[in-house]
Amino acid sequence: MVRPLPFDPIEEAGRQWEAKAWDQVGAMQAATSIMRAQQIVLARVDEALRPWSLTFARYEVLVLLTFAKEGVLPLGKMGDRLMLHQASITNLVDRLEQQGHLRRVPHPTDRRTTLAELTPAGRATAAEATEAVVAATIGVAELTGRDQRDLHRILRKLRAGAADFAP
Amino acid sequence: MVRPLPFDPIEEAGRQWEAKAWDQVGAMQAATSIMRAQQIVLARVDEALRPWSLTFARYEVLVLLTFAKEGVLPLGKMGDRLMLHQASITNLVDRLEQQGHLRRVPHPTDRRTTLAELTPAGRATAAEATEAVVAATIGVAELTGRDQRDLHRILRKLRAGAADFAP
DNA sequence: CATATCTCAGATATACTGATATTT
DNA sequence: CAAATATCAGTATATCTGAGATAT
Repeated sequence: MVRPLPFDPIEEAGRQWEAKAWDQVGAMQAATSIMRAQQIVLARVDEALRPWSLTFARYEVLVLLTFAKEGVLPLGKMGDRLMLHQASITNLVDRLEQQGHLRRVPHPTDRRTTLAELTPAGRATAAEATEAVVAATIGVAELTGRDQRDLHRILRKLRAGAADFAP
Repeated sequence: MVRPLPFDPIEEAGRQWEAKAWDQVGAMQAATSIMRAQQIVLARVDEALRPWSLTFARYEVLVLLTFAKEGVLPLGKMGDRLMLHQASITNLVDRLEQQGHLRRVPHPTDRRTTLAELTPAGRATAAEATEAVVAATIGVAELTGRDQRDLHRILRKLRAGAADFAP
């Protein structure tokens, strides 16, 4: 974000798409807004996570474990939840294990399954990092509570349309 | 998106963050909604672009050129516009040049600058690909015109807060 | 035997840092 | 000489495909 643009690139794109029907322009502007907002939020969050040598992808895995009973989850479940391929989860868990944030433990009954278990260090890191992420997130999004709720509601609709979760 | 989750992961996260103040929860939910929506939209768009061996990143460069007078832009301007590092633009332009969608031409007066110029093939590809992207985008976002406008408006506020463009 | 789970090797893509060459 | 521009080498990361090992 070295140099802010002298114009809003999404308004500009809307003008360029003038030839198209309105619902097409609206959908493209909505999609582009999401992509660009994500780029901004991701950059800020990754920066906020740097003191812990975490990326957003790894932070998500960590947070997921803090949500779980006993801080334990099967790798496959985490993949489903984060919409990631098995191999991607293996990779992320490898790195978090190297960093000491979790360890792999065998599933007690299903020996195909590997569990990731949060370590005390991992739990502490997740808590600290979350404070930093919250601060970064609030800083970026100068949105009213109303805006946040509307955003959440609209994107929830979008996610529901894409079968992100059961209705 | 092999298996839809049996619950909304963002509502779930909101419950887990219960201990936090409301504005913190709202900001985190808003940010997480953006990240997850982007993941969904990106997957659909990348799939829609596969017939042309394009990724979203390269498609964006191409579209930017179609917006430009004569289909010509300096590499640096494209980096600013897409919030990308110089080296990233060099890489993307390399690939698009290999694919025959654009060519590098020297700047007429400033010999430091390289211009990317859309080829006729590149312009045709951009037009075709855009139809596919529009279709994919409208399909994902089952949003009313009102929703699209609200989304755009709210994310515009977020981008403005992050100095995405001059006020 | 079919399915599920994870891992690994290999490939591709994105995007950065830091250094360099050229030009203004 | 300072600033701007693009490139290159090297690195980190993420992500997938496809093959496999093991277990249910």
